[in-house]
Amino acid sequence: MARVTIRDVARASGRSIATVSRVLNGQGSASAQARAEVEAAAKSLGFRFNEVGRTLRSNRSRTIGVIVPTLTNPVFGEAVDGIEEVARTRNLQVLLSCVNYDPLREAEAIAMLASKQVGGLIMTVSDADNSTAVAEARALGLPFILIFNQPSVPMPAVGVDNKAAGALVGEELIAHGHTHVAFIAGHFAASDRSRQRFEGLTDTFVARGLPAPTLVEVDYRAPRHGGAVAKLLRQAPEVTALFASNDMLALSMVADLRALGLSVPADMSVVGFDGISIGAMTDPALSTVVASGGPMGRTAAARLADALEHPHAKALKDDFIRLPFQFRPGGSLAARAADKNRNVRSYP
Amino acid sequence: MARVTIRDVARASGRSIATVSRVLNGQGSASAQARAEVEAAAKSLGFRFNEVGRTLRSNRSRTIGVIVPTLTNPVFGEAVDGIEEVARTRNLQVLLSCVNYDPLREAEAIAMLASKQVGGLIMTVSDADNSTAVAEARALGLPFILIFNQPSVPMPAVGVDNKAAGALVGEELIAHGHTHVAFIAGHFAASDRSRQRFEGLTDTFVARGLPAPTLVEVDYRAPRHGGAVAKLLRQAPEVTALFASNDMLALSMVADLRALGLSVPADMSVVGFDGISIGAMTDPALSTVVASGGPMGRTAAARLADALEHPHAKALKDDFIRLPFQFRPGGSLAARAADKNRNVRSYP
DNA sequence: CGTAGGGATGGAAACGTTTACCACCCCTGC
DNA sequence: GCAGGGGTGGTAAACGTTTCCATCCCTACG
Repeated sequence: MARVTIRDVARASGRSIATVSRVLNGQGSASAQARAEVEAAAKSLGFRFNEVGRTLRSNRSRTIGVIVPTLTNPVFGEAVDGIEEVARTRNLQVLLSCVNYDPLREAEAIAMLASKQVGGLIMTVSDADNSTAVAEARALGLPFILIFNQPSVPMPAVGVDNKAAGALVGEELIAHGHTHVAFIAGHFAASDRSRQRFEGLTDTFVARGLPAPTLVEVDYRAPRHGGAVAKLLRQAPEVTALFASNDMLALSMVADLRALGLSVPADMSVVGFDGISIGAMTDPALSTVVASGGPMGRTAAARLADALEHPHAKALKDDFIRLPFQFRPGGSLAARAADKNRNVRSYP
Repeated sequence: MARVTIRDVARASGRSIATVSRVLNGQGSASAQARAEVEAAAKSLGFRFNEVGRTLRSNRSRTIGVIVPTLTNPVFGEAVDGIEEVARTRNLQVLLSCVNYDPLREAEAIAMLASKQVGGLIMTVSDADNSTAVAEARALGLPFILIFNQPSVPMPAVGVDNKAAGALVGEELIAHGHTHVAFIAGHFAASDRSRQRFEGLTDTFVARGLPAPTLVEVDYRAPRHGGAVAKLLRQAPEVTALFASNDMLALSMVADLRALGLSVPADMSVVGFDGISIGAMTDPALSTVVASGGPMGRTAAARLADALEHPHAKALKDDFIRLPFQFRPGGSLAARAADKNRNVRSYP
C-alpha cells in the first residue's frame, strides 16, 4: 500500500539515491557490484518508479495526448487502437480526449492535456487550416501531429489525399453510369476532410461535363435520416447514387433507404468512405474507399515517438504523410438501373 | 513556451506563492483584494496549474486509468466515450490502455497506470473471478470498478446479468421454434461474460428438456470464419440458429453464412449480444440483446469519481450494479423453417 | 615516484505545487 | 489600555525524482 520509493531502495541497498537512480536508469556509471545490489534491492522491494516525480523533475513525460471526435465511429477506434499499440512498444502512455466534433472542446482538451504535461499530441481536428486547437498547441510549444486531417498549409499530419479519393469515387460512380449523384455529409462544416472529398467528387463530375453533385447535410446526432433522404428524392429524383462522407453514415443511408422501401443498389447506389471492417460484412457489402484508421494511428504514433526521443534534434517535420488508399468494391454500388425500373418517384 | 508557474503569479501580484495557491484553489482565507489581484495576475499571465507538480505534492491525481480489450469493437468505443464524457464533467482525465484480451497485458497495463499515479481504474478483464489484474489493483490499493464483467464474488462492477440475458435469448430462440442451436464464441476462455451467456442459454434449453446448445469457438483474430461454420453445418446439421457472444461476431457469422450460400434467417437464424448501433442498420437487422457500453461507462465513471472525491470516507462498494438489458428483435431471427426448405445439408 | 585522468559515488539542489505552522494585524470587549 | 481572538498571509518543508558537482580512489603514464 505504502508506495516504495527510490529512497527505500537506497536504504535497503546501502547506496545513495543518486546511485540507485543511475543504476535503474542505466545511465551514468556504476560498478558491477553496485548495480547488482541495487537491482536486487529494487526487485525484492517491488520498486516501481513514480512517473509523476520523474516527469516533474526531468520535464520529460512519457505520455502523449490523443484527441479524437468520438469513439462510436469504429474508424477512430481503430486509430486509437493503433496509436496505443505503438505507444506501448515505445514506452508511452495515452491520455485520451473525445471532443464530439466540437472545436471549443478541442481547445479545452489541449489545455487539459498540456496541464498534465503530455509530451506531444495526436489529434483529429475539425478544420486543420483554421483551427484554434492547432494554434493552441503551437502556442504551448507542444509537438503535435494530425490524423485524418489534410491541412493545406504544411504541418505535421498523416492521412490520405481526400480530394484524390473523392475524385476516385467520382470515377467509379461515372464508370457505373451515374450522372446525377448526391454527397451526404454529417459534419460538413466541422470536417475539412468531408469538404475535400466533396471537392474531389465535384471536380470529377464537372470535368466530365456532368452536373455538380448535390450536397446534403444531415444531422449527425440523429440515428436516422429518413426525412432528409425523402426530401432529396423529392427534390432531385434524378439522383441515382449517394456518396456518404464516411462508412457509418453510408450504412445508415442504406438502412434509411430500405426503410423508405427502396433497395440498394437497385434503386440507389451507395458509396462510403473509411473502409471499416463491418462494411465488408453487410449485405450488400459497402462499396467504399479504404483509408483505415489503424495505419494512420500507427504511423502518427511512431513519428511522434521518434520526435520525443530526440527532443533537441529533430522536431516533427511540417509535412503531410500521404498514406495510400484504395477503392473497395461492394454490392452497394451497381450500374445505374434503367429509369423505368426505378422506384423513387413517389416520395411526397 | 516557457511555462508560467505559480511563482510567476506570486511575483506579478506581489503575494506569496502560498496565497496564490490558496486563492486559485479557493481554499483557506484571503481578502477580497488579494483574491482580485492574484486572479488578475493569473489571468494576464495565462497561468495554468502544472498538474504534475500538484499530483506529486498532494498525492491526489485527477486521472483515471481505463483498460479495455480493444476499440475495434464499437461496444468498447461506446463505453470509453461514455467514461470520457462523465470524466470531463468531473474534471478527470482518462489514461487509456488496450490489452487485446491478453491477461498478461492487463497486469502490465495496471503497473504502467499505477506508476503514473492514476487515482482509480475502470476496466474490463478477461476473467473477473480469477484475475491477476484485479489482484494487482487490490495489492496496489487502487480503487477499481469493472465494466462488462460480472464477477461472482462481490467486487465493484457494473454490467448486466449475463446469465439472465443468455437465458432470455434461449427463450426467444425456443419461442421461434429452434430446438437445436449453437453458441459461437471468440474469446470463450478469455471472457467470463461469454461463458455466463452460454450458461444462461444452456440452462434454458436443458430446463425445457431440449438438447444442450453446441459450443463453437472461433479464432477471433480471423476476419472470416467460414471454415468453422461449414464444419458446424456438417457435424450438426440439425442446428437452426446461432447465438454469437457479441454483435461483431454475429455480423461476421451472417456474412460467413451468406458466403456459404446460406441465407439468414431462412436457412439459419442469428442472434447477437451488445446492441451496437450498426446492428440495427443491417439487412436483416440483427436480433440482439441491448446491453450498451455507454451507460456502463457512464455509471462506472460516475461511481469512481464519487469515490475519488471522498478519498477517506466512502470507498467503492463491493457490489455489482446491475444495468437493465432488453431483447431487440431483428430480422436475423425468424421462426424455424420447415426442414424441407432448408439448404444446409450439402456441406462436405 | 608523482601526477593527470577517469570511473564510482554521494550530497544537494531543483522541478511546481500544497499545506502545516506561525506571525502579524486589527478589532472587540472588558 | 490591554488581553484575546479571528482573519490574513508568509515561510518553509515536503512529494519522488534527476542531475550537477565535488570527492575519492585507483590506474597508467611520464
